[in-house]
Amino acid sequence: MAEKPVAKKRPRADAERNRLRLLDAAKDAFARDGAATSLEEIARTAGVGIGTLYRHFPTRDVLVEEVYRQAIGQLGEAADRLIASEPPVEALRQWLLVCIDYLSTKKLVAAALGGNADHLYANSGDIMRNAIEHLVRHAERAGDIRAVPDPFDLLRAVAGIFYVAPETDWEPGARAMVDLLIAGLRKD
Amino acid sequence: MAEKPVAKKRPRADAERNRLRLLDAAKDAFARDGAATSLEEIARTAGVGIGTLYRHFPTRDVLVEEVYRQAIGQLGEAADRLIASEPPVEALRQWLLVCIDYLSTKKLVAAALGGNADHLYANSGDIMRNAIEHLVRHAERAGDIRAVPDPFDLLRAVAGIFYVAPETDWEPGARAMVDLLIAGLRKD
DNA sequence: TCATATACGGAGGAAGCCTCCGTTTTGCAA
DNA sequence: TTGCAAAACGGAGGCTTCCTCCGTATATGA
Repeated sequence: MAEKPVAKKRPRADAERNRLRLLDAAKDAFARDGAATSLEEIARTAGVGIGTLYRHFPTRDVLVEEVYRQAIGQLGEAADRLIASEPPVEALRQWLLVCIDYLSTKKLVAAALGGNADHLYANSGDIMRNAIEHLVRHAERAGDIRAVPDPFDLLRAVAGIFYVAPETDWEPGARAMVDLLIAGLRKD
Repeated sequence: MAEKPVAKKRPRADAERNRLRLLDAAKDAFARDGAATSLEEIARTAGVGIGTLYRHFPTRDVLVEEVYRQAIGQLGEAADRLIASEPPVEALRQWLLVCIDYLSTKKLVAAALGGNADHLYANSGDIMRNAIEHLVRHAERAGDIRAVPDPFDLLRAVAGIFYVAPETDWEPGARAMVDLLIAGLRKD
């Protein structure tokens, strides 16, 4: 009980194969249509039955989460890199811009921001939350910006510009918003 | 041709009655569940057939638009009132806070912000757009804030905080965001 | 090789969307 | 008042998606 039998069992080869196929198909579909794509369509594209999809990913959210874990991970790494290489406020600014890029190419980092995450997104959401938290606290400690009650809201505001109207040409507005937020954060 | 025959025709009594019933049911449903409620449910609540609903409101968007026209109108009036009674920047700040109240009670001013408005939301969207445009330009003219490329984005950011995660306790964050934005806008 | 735990996959019920069209109602005109 | 056409009603039905359940197929290790 102290040590669970790690790697309890290798999954069957077909299971692993189908899992990867599904993730692959899902990645494309989400990037194309956002998180609302038809799951049956994804299963069809992957060449497996809908039942198989649901066994591997019991809910839409689980699938989304899985697909974006990687991208979200990259965002987390970007935060570390920027903190190491840039002045604190600049690091924060650039990181938000990177997030905008991810939003536009992957469509749905936003999903990881959803707070209905009773249980899901625990992972991705935490990564994002930690990243922005780090960046903001770092800049606070440097004395460059005023205190921010909940740094996560910065992200929500930027993502929100996309989220409210994804069809429009939202990116310029989002970038302008980053500058505006940074301006508001700087100590006078 | 100069003057169209105004009030071309009084609608039939039953048509008018059902229309009102539908709007009433829709208002409740939207406030409860946001804009994604089932239209069949609304028709059922209103005690009319689904066909009747669709005749009166050919698309979901038309129905949403109609339901929120009144609320949006009030937001427009609030803008005028605040411009008249408050210093420019304060008017802007307070108006954004009023929008937050509306978001929380009516759920979906956000729908009026959607830019996919190829044709719809023309009305409500314009009202919101005009209101924030006025408020911002007014403050700009007074020399209190820096130039804002697209004032509408302010609204999108605030609404976005709600929109990204409506289930959470988003209001404090949204209010904080308003202050942050105002701080960013003020001239140093 | 063979037994069985594991995985597959699709049929099917529930729900929603929207259209179409036969039936009913209304209100104007005679 | 009565008749009747225009207007409105409303739900069946075709389509899509969601998700579950369970009979069938197969990988794996003894």
